[in-house]
Amino acid sequence: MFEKEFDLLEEYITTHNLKHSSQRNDILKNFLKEARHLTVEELYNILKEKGFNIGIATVYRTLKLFSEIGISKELKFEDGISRYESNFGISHHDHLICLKCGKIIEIESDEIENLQQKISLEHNFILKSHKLELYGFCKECQ
Amino acid sequence: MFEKEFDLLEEYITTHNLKHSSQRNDILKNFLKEARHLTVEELYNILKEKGFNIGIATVYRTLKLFSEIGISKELKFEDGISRYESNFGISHHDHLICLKCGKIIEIESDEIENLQQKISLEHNFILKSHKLELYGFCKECQ
DNA sequence: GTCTGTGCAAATTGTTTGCAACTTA
DNA sequence: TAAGTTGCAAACAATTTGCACAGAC
Repeated sequence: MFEKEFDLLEEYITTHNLKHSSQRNDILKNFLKEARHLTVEELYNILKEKGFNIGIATVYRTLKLFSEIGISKELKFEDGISRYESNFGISHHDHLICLKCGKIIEIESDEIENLQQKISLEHNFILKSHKLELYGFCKECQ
Repeated sequence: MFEKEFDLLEEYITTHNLKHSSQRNDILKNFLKEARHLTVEELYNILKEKGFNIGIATVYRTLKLFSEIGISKELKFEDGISRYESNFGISHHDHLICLKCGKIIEIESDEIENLQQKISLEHNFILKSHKLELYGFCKECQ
């Protein structure tokens, strides 16, 4: 399970002359197993509950590393807190965010992607990435 | 100049039993005069340079107040720092953000607005607000 | 043995808050 | 004079960093 992600980590460690550590493995495994869009603190607490003795600074450093590798992706919504979602092998998508229960729904839309390209072109802008967030109330919270 | 905004402030002060203050007037005047998308610190420094002795806490409180009134609007891009743009009488728009020079270009697109509505509907989601940011390189920075 | 990784606590950054002094109505 | 407003410094919260020690190679 999650071989691809562990392979990516392995490769990055090798090519960058880093060293292995049990903490990075434990964080990776649990990060992938748990819900998407976790904050550092949430992941840190999950690890603590499971009996891992990993400092929160390590979780910060490690999620940043994973994002550099491409295993995870950092998201920042309106509250300004960093969330991480697993990223490898997952195509680009945007987010609907419920203002009441905080639920996050992932959406994909080629139409929107195309429109964004079109708008960028119109402004002589070379588009590198984008962020679309829709805030409102989900089915359950209306 | 900026009568509408001062009227709005006036009205809000009256209807909410607040009091006038020279600081709020000075902040409002300079906020409207200066470039869009200012951070609190930028506005604070502008005021200081001009000889106003206004604490940064007051600038924070005042821009928050202006946003409540609808005079300004708070924006948060990837860096997590709050920026404010003048909002009154200005229709909704999104932003292109240059990754090199930091320039911010405002865009408006009915097509995108419509698509967002459509997507929200498809997910039984009641859309309240949204945020679209395109990151890339502007004409000058390519 | 050398160099990287970790945990802890301290530092940092943007922002908010408590409070005494001040201003407005 | 009774309220809201301000400036300052302290408090906060999320995140980063310095450092001594532990662990990998």
